[in-house]
Amino acid sequence: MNGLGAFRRQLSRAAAQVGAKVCGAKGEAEPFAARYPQAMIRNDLLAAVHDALIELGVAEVPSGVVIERPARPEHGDWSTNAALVCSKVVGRNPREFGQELADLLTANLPEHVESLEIAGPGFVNFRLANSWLHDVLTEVVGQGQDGYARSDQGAGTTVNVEFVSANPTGPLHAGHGRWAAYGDSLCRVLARCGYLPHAETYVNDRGVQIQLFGASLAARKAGEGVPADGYRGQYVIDWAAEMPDGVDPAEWGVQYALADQKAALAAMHVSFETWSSEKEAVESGASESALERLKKGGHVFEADGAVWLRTTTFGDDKDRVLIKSDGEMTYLLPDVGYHELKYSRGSLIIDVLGADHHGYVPRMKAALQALGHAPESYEAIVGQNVRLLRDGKEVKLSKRAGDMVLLQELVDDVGPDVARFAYLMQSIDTPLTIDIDALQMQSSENPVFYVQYAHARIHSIGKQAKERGIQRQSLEDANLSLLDGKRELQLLRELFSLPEVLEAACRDRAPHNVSTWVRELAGAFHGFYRDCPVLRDDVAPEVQQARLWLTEATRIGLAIGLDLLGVDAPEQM
RNA sequence: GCGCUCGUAGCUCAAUUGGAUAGAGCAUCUGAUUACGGAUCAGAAGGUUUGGGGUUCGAGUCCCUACGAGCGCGCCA
Repeated sequence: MNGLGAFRRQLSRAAAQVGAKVCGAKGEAEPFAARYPQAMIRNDLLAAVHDALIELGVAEVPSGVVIERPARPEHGDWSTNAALVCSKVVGRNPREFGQELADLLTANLPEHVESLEIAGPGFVNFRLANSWLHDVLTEVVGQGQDGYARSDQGAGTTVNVEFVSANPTGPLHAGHGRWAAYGDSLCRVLARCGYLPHAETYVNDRGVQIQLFGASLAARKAGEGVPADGYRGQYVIDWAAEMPDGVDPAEWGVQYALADQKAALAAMHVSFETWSSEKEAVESGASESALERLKKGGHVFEADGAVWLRTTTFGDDKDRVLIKSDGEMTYLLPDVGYHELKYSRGSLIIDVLGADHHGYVPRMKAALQALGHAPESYEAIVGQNVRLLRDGKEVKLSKRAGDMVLLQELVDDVGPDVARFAYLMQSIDTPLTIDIDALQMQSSENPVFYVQYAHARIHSIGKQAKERGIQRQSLEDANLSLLDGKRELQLLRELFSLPEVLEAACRDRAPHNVSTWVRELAGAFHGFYRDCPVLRDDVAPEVQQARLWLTEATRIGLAIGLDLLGVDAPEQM
């Protein structure tokens, strides 16, 4: 299915190029064809391969035929698996068939292609003239930091992204930082891809836990032990000492906790457009109206003195209680009402949750479907939890444990950039281990500095150039064909791939792709910097100009990547 | 017991969603600077992708199975 989609996309790009109307690809956004002329290379190649296959007797080209960038440079700039995919259809040995395909294509080389060959099990590899990469530079500089690698994939879809949503019964710990960094970066990625994200966090400021928290504060203020199942953390004692007389401990405590959480998030450079109060949502009647609609839909029943939602209709493994036999609502009902409210702030609802909440997803999904929402309008992203190491041993992240590590503490120690990069470096699907000592002690070799250093170096070149009276002349006058060194071309390849990386990061909700990319770009730049002097006296002025432009393009790429991660792009370290 | 998510170099993780010889960083070892910032670069070493089956031109990726890990399984939130 993916293969078919990809094929259609590629086809429609090819078709768009020759001005043809694409049928059967309804609703598929085509950002690259419109915005990234250099992506046309792929369209040309695909169209050429397609034609050649038909000429070779392939009646219907299978959907799996793609043009892709080989992992290894020796395999050329682009390659196609056409012979492998088609060999069965035509009943031929892939290698033989591939040879015919290669011969046919060689007889009529597509534009920009210098040579092509068959390799491995039957891949056809294309080698292109460097000029296609020089076009990338023009593209990056022309579109600029604002325009390059920006797509309209989201087509203005409003999307509500809820993340962090920690109970206001204590400070945020280092585990919450993962969701803060992830959610914030995801919003940036979505925004760059044409979505209109709305960052939101939910405050569970009512219910049993809040009462317990208030009781714990009151007890500590009175110098007593906390009630059974109360909050035992040291912070409760500290906070209680600041609590004035005559206030409602629960209310005061919630406000205190919220202020504390906001401060920690601000230190991480994370902010929300909406802090949504459960209490206010309930008072607004959202829960009742949701319940009414569920009843009307025939999804509600009573049993054992409680009110139930028949979530099993929509695939949950058991039905769920909405109102307990004591008349109190469970957590679910207000949350359903709250999600209903969120649809006014986004047509797509994304919840970023920790692994400990994954069991909750089917019932929410079911409830929203029962309310008539399309299943695909709700998306739960379940991330793996964070493991924290300090002094080589694991620190448990529990409000009750005394050795908890606060998010604020972590950010104070290593700064927001190091923290964010550490959180964003790996897939949300894998458990994240954060070694606090390593973050601090290796700070000079931390990957985030590696990337930031590249950006600072570029700025330094600019400063040097100014001091020496060297100015960048217009791009049209630059002879970019002089950029033909291994380092220079590698840098351009990296820049070329950003739109694809971004598209993948958006589609897969995986900002860590950007982290990986930005490190690669920085690596390519450091190599270039080492081997390709820009301002040195023995560099010919023409080369100097071309390299200055390459440097500028790299700066743009780094700035875009770091911005997507919410990490600062410093001019000096 | 059932369910979900996973298992990749000594460690932390990637892998263009099924592609070619599985790549980076850290740690280890060896080199590079009268140079635009050495917070850098080049090289070496490190692997039966947890084990076993299957699907096909082709599997780290998909299916089955065993083992191992984390997390869920409430009229808690």
